[in-house]
Amino acid sequence: MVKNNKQEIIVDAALEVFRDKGYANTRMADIARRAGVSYGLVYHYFESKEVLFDVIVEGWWDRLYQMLKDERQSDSAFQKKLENIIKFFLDMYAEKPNLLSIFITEVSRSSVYHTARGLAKFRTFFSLTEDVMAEGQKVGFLRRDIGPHYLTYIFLGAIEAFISVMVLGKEAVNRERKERTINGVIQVFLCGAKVESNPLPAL
Amino acid sequence: MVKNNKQEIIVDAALEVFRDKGYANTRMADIARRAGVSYGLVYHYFESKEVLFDVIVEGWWDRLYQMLKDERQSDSAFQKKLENIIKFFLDMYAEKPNLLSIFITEVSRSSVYHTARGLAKFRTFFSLTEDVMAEGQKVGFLRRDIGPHYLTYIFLGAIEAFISVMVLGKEAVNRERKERTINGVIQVFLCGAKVESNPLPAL
DNA sequence: CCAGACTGATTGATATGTCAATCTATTTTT
DNA sequence: AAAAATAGATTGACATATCAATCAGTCTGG
Repeated sequence: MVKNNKQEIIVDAALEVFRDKGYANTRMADIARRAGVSYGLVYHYFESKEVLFDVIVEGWWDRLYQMLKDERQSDSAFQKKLENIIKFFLDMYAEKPNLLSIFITEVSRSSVYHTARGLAKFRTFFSLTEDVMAEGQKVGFLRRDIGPHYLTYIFLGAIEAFISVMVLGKEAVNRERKERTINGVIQVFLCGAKVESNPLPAL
Repeated sequence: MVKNNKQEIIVDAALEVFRDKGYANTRMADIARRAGVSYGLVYHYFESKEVLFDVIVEGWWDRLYQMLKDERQSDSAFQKKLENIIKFFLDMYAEKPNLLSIFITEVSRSSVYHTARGLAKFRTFFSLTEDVMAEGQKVGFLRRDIGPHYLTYIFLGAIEAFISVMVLGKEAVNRERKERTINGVIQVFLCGAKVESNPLPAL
């Protein structure tokens, strides 16, 4: 199956340009030029700039949801699930850096994406993660004195911070860095950052 | 003597419009209308839309840096410093929700802000926080087997996640929620999310 | 021969930044 | 104290540029 399908070429070009210049500063002419096709052909396949962008983002959400659903119903050890979630982001960044970059810079918190539909996507994302956290509490692995959505925020926030640093610095992930990142997030999220002997006074 | 000059009125109006519509979708005409001044007056005080935006963002960075420098040199207990950093974000959100919203949606990760100068601002932000973390390790409060910038990412990532949820949901912070959020972040960041009896197998 | 792939010039809407003119307040001159 | 001069605030129409989207037409494989 040869991949000289112009439609795919246009999507790939759009991924690059959207990452380089951001949605607002991307010209349809830029995408056509980078794809090596005429201006009009982009509109032949995608009715508007917004639709083209949505096609890309929708693909991201699909993968993310699928991964979270898989982890939710899998019967791996709980800690393994958390590791897999982190791994997903790091692997995806290695494999499709443009896609992750767009998610971080144009979707994750950008006002551009704050429609009702955009918000719903986020709620699903958080809700699926919260299911996993709630399960961790249920099986007695995670502490119950902190609400599952709090755990979700902290866990996802930490992951996003790492990915953001990579995206903004256009850094690469090798095997060793991936291990160290997963280990760091897991260690701190599960065991905490303070030395164990150190007691925590009440707030 | 009420300080009611038009310049401030324009900045306040810009804060509102930038938050509501995002930088890209904000028209200078919108700002003028919301401020109740003529279109031209905005340009009388601010030479361009970008300059107006920068004035706002610069003010944010100034406050943030000041707070971090204060905490770095203060001699409070280490945990208190972390609490104060979280508190800063929550108080600022309560006091200037528009400013925090713009930071999250238009600055924090938005490609709009990814100039060399923008990146430098972030490096300073992270670096100041890292100083605090390194001190926590030095005084023996934080574990040393995880690099200080890792601790920084996780800590700031968690805070940003909480603020983002408030911003996107336009939620309010009352005293009780503030306490609970600080407690949640501190508890998990310092002591971890797993139940204490649960041993952590090696990765 | 025709359906769908493909082209790129053209259009039309939109928004930035300019500018000449007017108004208002303060200071200077007579 | 009135008049004149000056500086700065304020106005909104407009010139200009920028793009998204359209469209009339050409090419090509089956």
